[in-house]
Amino acid sequence: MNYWLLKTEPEEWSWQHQSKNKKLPVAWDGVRNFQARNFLQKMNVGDLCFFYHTGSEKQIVGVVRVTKRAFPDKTDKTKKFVSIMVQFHSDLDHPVTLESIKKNKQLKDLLLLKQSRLSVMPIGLKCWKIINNMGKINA
DNA sequence: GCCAACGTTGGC
DNA sequence: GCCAACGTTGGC
Repeated sequence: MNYWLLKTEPEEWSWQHQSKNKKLPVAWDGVRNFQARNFLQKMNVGDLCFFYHTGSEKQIVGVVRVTKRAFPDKTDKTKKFVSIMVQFHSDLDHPVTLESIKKNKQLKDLLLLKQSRLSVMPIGLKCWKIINNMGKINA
């Protein structure tokens, strides 16, 4: 089991959309970056992903679970990129902000901080647990 | 294969 | 709105 972080602009696709129907898997598509794509291809069914809002929010607001491995992205005419399917897993009653992640020295090596433009990234188990604690969840 | 020019993302 | 960081494109 591996852990990840998925970024989205809430204006495009928000946690409100994602968590509206908790039993409905939704395609995570539109990724147009090869590094991000390579991470998508490594995801397995059951892996968990933090759901991060960029833009004016800049915080982790939920957790989703991968329900389908990578398949061709229907929105990509070049056929180079892939999608996965994700489904609601849990809410964060206490969103974990980018600011608080930056303040935690144990999280200083997160790709979220090192590569701000990357939209799909792995999260090590240790960091996953730390952020779970910060969000007061146990995903 | 290099690199200049340009485009995009996302934090500030 | 700006700009740093990164990615892509195309001329050579």
